[in-house]
Amino acid sequence: MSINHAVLGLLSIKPFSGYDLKKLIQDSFFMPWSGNNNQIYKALVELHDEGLVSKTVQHQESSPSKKIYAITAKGSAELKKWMLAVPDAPEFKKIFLIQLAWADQLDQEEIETMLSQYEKEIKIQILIRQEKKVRGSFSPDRTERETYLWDMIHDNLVSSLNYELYWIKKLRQGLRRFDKEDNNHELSSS
Amino acid sequence: MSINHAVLGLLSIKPFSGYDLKKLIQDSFFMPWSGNNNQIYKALVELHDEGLVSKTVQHQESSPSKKIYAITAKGSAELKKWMLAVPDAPEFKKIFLIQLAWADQLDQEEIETMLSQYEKEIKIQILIRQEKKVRGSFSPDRTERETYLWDMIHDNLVSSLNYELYWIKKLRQGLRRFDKEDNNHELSSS
DNA sequence: GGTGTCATGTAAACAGTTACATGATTTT
DNA sequence: AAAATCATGTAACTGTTTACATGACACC
Repeated sequence: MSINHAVLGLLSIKPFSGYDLKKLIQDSFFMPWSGNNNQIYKALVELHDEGLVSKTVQHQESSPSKKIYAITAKGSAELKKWMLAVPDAPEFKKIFLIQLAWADQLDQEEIETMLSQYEKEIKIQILIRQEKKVRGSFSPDRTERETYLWDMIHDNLVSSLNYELYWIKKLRQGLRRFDKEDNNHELSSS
Repeated sequence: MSINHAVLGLLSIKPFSGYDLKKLIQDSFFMPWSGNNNQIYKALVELHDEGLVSKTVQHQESSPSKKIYAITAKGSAELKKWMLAVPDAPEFKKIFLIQLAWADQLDQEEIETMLSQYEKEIKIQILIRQEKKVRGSFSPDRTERETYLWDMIHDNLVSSLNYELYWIKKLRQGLRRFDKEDNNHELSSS
């Protein structure tokens, strides 16, 4: 249930409403959730029940009333405990690799089509991350170290995608030797 | 619902029972599912309903009867169609990055502890992949190209993990400049 | 007058995991 | 005698997404 901890982490910066958190998660470049209502409001109820956050209702005329959540001392302790706990290994869900696993049933041009499409998809993802990095800078007064950590988090995700592009290139090159037209001459002469 | 297509892909090699498929998916180094009963048996029912696989019941004395599934012509066509469809972008779920995002609240030694634990976790994952690559070679008569593709799939996943190790090293190095003991002298003299 | 933002919440569906259940045979 | 393997299947739960629902205000 790491989304609860992610919400707790956001609230450790400053108090937010559910609606704020929803947008923060949607615009975040490193949180893997869509940030839909169901998750956020449920997480807040749970965190409140556990006493990890406090709730203040802000009535406003000509607008629905806001519920502002703030982290409690107990919440801060829980967040720290979670950070120091044994981390999960990263999870890669690369459905493309499964498509590729049976691709020997295809001819060279068809595989090339697959690779091109995958490449295009990756490039879109890189642009999205980069765009989100600009928009999703919600922590204003940062220490130098915090800025460095966030830059490295961004670097991690973009580099992972860039590695994917490099890997496609390598795969393309390696596949050339299976072309019907014998390209070995070309390869050895270059 | 890509697990259905993954099952279809496995059946494109040769016919299997549900139990066989379950173990193949569990031992696979590139399929991201646990391969539990619920998923496999449900997938097979669905594939059968759609006419993508055929079912043959094999009665055996002194053992429960087996249901052997084989891919149909319709199934082969569907598999090919799926392979040529627009691929999904890879999904990275790196909860560690979220833990790290709030780590400015910790001191240097505590962050170092986090990194060490993450490093350890990654190394375990690499060993698991490597181990699974040896066990999970279920396709016996391979073409040269298929062998190459599978090697590259394995390379992709292991390299992704190795990149994570490299990134940790880079992060550690970059964090040194925030140590209280001024290590800059050391850095500039080396 | 339609679309977008603010602000909350619920319902239904899909995806995925763990655990339960049975029963025979084989291995330790 | 206990544990693992073969072989099927179901139940309960967690996690996640999409869509529905309301209502006021602002912008084009």
